[in-house]
Amino acid sequence: MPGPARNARAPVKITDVAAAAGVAPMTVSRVINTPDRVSAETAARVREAIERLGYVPNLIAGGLSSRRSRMVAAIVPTIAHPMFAGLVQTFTDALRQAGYQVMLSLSGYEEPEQPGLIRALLGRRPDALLLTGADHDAGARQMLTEAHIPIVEIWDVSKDPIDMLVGFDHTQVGAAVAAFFRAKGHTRFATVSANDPRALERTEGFQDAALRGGGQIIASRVTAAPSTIMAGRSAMAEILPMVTDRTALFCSSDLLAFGALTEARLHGLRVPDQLAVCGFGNFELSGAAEPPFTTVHVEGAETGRMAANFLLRRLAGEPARDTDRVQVPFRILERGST
Amino acid sequence: MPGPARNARAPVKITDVAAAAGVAPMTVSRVINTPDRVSAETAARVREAIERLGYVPNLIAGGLSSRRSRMVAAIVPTIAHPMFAGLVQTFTDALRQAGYQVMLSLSGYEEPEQPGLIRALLGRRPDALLLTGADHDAGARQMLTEAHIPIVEIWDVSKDPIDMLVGFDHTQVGAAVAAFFRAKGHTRFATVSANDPRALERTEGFQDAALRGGGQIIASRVTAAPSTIMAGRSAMAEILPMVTDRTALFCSSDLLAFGALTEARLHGLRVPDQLAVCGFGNFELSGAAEPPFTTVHVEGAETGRMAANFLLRRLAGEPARDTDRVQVPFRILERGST
DNA sequence: GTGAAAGCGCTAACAG
DNA sequence: CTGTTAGCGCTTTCAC
Repeated sequence: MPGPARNARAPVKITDVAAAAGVAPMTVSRVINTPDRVSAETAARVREAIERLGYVPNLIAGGLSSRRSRMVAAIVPTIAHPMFAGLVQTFTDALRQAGYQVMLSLSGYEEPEQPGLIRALLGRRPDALLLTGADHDAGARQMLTEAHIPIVEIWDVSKDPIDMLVGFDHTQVGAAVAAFFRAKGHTRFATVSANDPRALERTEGFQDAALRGGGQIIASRVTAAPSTIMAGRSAMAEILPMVTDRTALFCSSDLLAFGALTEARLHGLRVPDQLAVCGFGNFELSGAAEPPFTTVHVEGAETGRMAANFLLRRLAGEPARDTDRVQVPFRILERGST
Repeated sequence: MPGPARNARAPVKITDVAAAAGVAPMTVSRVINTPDRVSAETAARVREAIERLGYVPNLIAGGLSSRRSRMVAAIVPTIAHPMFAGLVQTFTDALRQAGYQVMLSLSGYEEPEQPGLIRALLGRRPDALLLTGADHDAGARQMLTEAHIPIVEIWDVSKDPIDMLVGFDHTQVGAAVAAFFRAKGHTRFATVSANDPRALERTEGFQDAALRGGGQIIASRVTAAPSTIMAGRSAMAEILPMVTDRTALFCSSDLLAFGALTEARLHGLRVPDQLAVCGFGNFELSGAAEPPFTTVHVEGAETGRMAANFLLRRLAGEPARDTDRVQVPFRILERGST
């Protein structure tokens, strides 16, 4: 009994389902996309056919026709950084719940391969875009604006955002940490920073504020991005000879801070008497290590959620508004290291 | 001077470029995809027009027509885990270099929302797929095989892989750690494991081997996935009273191990004399903490690279072969905690 | 080396 | 509530 050619290599398409259910292709489309506009019986019959044939709608074709890809592209430097990992998680979750798929791209810290990357992403016609704070060159910026899609930039408060923004001022973070140290009577400061634009901004903000307050910078080290514990240890080892008196150290990441603390203790430095240390990021490590150390907390997860909501609001048709540019608050969590 | 309508909201398409360059659309397509088949002069003229108009080819349309999306979908449980973060990085890099974009999906550890997720991904017609070890139900498995695309499963050696495989046997890892401890004369064992399938497999492998070797399990704790340092500390705090004699602890992750060690030292336990600890993952923390602790190293980055190469080979037209299923080696890195 | 015709599989828009 | 028509923007295929 031959029966109908099962397992035909040709994938089943909407016309196959329509034929099987005895309806027009458009009706199948409606059952999938706007079930309310189809009678219950018809819908049931169509669904049965979809199930039986194992139909998986071709979203590529649908997207071309409807001019909506139901896809959002996101560019972040890395996901090795807990902050970005968390941010991407919440961003992705929020969008998936709304029926959007996220196309993630990792740009790295090194070469700003933005132009090619942005081009490749835009070619897939995402309905919206998330960018991690970066100074886009003129060409990239033009492509971005001509795409006519909602764009949210995160992580940094750009002077001149393309569209929406969820970030904070890294210089201010550094300044706040300097003020925190000064309030504790510190006058000798040191920094260890990863060599990435935002980390350097925080470090400069710290140094400027420290100097303006009459303090002195006794040492500063810049390590390769992304940050590692080992880099923190090495930097601390180099700085050690300069720590001849009570010193306050700001690290651009909790990983560096943990490394610095580890190395400092190994050499018998008393924390926080001789060396006070503040990190950045509030990674789990900063609170779970023994003893816990002081750090700057920034709402990474919340940033992802807000960015997603901004995009979704626009995708739902709402117009741009003033409140589309927000500062994410940060705060210093004081723990045993200061 | 009005000039041609600049900034027209309609995005520029291939016909616009063709008209501007005085050629047929097909020629523009060739300049982009198969430049060798176009004369140098024509190509130059077309490229100038592309540049001037800011043309970004619509890959959705191209994909529909060519039936190749130049996109690879990947499903991993999380990227908060350094192993997966690294794996995703190398996988993504390798594919991007070959001109493929990776569409990443995070499935989480909790509810296996596989069916819906797989359906959504397959709807975008990826050219290939990466799956993180999971037992797919019959429906998912059918969709997967009927997609007729290369699939690589990672992280776990499935009994019955769908197609290609790059993983290792988690039970064997646990057994190897037990053997390692036994060789050091241990007879009392304990475990702390995250509640995820693979972690539990490693833990069971450890316990079985330990018992078979005549040892005894004095305590075992299961914590929520994903692992955290704090969970390791809490679990250790619970286990402490049972550590009345020389004990060997296996943690399903370095995060748990670090937490356990931190807590144990805080309570004055001597490591490794009273308590020996082995983690899993070789996160930077295990080697950079002071003192460093013993762990199991698995080549995460290499797994991502191999998975990518497997897929690329198939995408290049090569047939399936025996060597498409490989075991990733693992090894125990002995450090101060054992 | 270049062009013309014919779709890819779906949905918007309009009828009925 | 359901169907018909006409594309979406590209590439395949076949001519020239």
